[in-house]
Amino acid sequence: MPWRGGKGGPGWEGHFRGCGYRWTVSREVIIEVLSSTRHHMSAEDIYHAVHKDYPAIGLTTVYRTLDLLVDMGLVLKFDFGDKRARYELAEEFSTKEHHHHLVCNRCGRVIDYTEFIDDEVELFKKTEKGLSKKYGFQIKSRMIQFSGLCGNCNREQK
Amino acid sequence: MPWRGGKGGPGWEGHFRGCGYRWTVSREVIIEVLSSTRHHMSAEDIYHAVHKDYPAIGLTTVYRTLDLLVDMGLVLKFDFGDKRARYELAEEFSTKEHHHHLVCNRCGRVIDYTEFIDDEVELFKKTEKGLSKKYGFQIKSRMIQFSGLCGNCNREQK
DNA sequence: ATCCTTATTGAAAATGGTTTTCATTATCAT
DNA sequence: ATGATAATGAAAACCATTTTCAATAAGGAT
Repeated sequence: MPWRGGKGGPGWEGHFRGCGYRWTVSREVIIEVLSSTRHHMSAEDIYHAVHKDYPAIGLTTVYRTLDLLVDMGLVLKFDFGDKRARYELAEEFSTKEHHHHLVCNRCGRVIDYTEFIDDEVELFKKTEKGLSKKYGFQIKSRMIQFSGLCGNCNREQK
Repeated sequence: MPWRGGKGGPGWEGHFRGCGYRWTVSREVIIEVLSSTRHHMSAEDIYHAVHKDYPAIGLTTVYRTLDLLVDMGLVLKFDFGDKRARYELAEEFSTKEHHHHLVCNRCGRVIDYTEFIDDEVELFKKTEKGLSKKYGFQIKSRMIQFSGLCGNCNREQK
């Protein structure tokens, strides 16, 4: 079943209402920004993007909306080691390819990789089933992250 | 080759010297604390543990030492969603079993799981080789993290 | 449509883990 | 021992994120 991001349908709005939250312009706009980028964004990135067309929407609202989205499992929150969190639509709600992150600890570069994903998806499925059974956990999100030195930084490091 | 944590040998001290750093009492003590716990600790946890026997060692030094250890790949830094980072010896330098983390977004509980590790180790090895070849990355650490709701929080959530 | 309850919001202030600064001390090659 | 300089502690600064609080907007009931 394809994901319907549009208004009115069982999409984003339905998720909010289903959890007892109201559907507001701010929320719609913030989701619109997240939907239309191919990059992980910080709260401030999102705030700036939103601000162009909706200057009345404040940074606080961006943070609050992101918190809700993360809680509902619609958005993933990442920590790449600089001090600001990055956000991405969860795979099920995104048009972006399934991927994980490769982070350079020196320069901060982040590569989205999509290789070797098939085996990984299968492993996740199996692990997830086992873990939720054993620990009674309801798993909402999963992440793999490699870090080290990217090509450039590796070379400079005499 | 087993890891020699002891003084003098090619262990911790050797790592520091090899990177051009000095070997100090603070560093030795902080590593001692990390080595003797089975839990991921925050900088402040470590500070308190260290403080009992070495009240002269300050929190700043703990942070600085942890940064070095993370940079050298000897320690892993985790973000479990509360706002403080947690630290653990990297697997190669720890007596603790290979494991990953299962984080409850509601109550913050973290479960270390060791199931399904064999397939995962193999997948990591393969992925890592492919990625470092394709992107020129030197990978220093790898993490998998699941999050969602633990058994208790799941139940309370009517 | 109009009320009314209450969730949502923006601006400003507060928070608090982590970093910086800087003067002092410890390490270690010579 | 000596000197160069890396490491350290205390206090101050930093800054992403949260909290506060009064004003506004959503949406069910009327």
